[in-house]
Amino acid sequence: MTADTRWLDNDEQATWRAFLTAQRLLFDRLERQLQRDAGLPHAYYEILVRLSEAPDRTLRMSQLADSSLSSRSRLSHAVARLEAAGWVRRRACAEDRRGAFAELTPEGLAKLEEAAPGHVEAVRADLFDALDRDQQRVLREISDALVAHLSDTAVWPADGDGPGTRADAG
Amino acid sequence: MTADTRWLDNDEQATWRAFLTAQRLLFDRLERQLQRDAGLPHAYYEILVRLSEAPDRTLRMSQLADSSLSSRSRLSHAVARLEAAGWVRRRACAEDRRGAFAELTPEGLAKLEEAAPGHVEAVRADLFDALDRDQQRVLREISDALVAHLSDTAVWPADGDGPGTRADAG
DNA sequence: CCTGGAAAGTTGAACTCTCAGCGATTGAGG
DNA sequence: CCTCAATCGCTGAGAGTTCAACTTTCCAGG
Repeated sequence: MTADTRWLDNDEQATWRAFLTAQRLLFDRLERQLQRDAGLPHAYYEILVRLSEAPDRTLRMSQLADSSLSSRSRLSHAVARLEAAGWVRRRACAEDRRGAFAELTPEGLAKLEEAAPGHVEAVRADLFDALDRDQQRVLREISDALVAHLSDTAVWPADGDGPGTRADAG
Repeated sequence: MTADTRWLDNDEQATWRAFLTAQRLLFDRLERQLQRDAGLPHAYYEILVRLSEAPDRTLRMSQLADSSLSSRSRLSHAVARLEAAGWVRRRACAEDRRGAFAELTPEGLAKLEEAAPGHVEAVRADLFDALDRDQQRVLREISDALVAHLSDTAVWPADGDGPGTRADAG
């Protein structure tokens, strides 16, 4: 990187540590809630969500990896699990025979609809209930700025199995 | 939980997804940078930091677990690794013979000083460079509010091996 | 047509984390 | 002094992620 480190001043350090702590407390809780009440890691929950929102509840593995901010490898393992559980099914891809589709099964949709209320309630209770309207607005601005910034400055270490660069926030 | 789910409206959903995406892009990068350049997961890096800031570079395992927002179990495994690498040493505790101290070795301090510049540079480049002064200020306010909120509403699932409740942001 | 590089997806090993359970020690109450 | 619950820290098994390597397929260039 650079020769001289641009260290954090006291204010920045305090901000960074507060953010780090908040982020960890929040996501640890959400992860725990989902695991406890639905037996599902958040990453798997997100895969089900993305599939449920896709046309025909079907996506190419690559698109699914990109939209769920997951590496291809991670997704392969995850879909293997979800398929074993009967919540996702793999289908061959005719146009590109390297490819594969992942499709949400009815059982998968049911699982998602069972898990969603508890998760959403947790997000509201743990995040939104702590912030006023103004803070919520700025949180979104900050997040959008960060996503734009991090999508621009892409520096995946050389090779090609990192998370995709498509920053789908919709 | 409650009978009827308090679903997220469109604004809230957009905020939540933007935050989720930003958070993942950011921490994935930092994790990757640290792993690539120092061969260290961020959790381990944080353990070294906390120890380096403690009197005599020594902390009780419990305090170390609390201050690094780690479960006792996780910390045990982590310290075992760090000890094998020669960066941390365990010491017996005379006053409470159940207890144990973890002490940062000179090699551990050297490792930390070697890893710190790259990590700090990444935090600056990936986070602070994307935000103006106002956004940084509000990010801290939001984080403080969240930490306070999540420390109040403590709901660790029954038993006693969850992360500690001490929300050390200093 | 043939070749070589790129892309899609999978696999297995190594690693970290979680969870449940354990042994040892402490401290409060009888 | 004795009992018993709580605390401290550790351990092994199971699960998810990462990383590197691999196979198969596509496609651009000669």
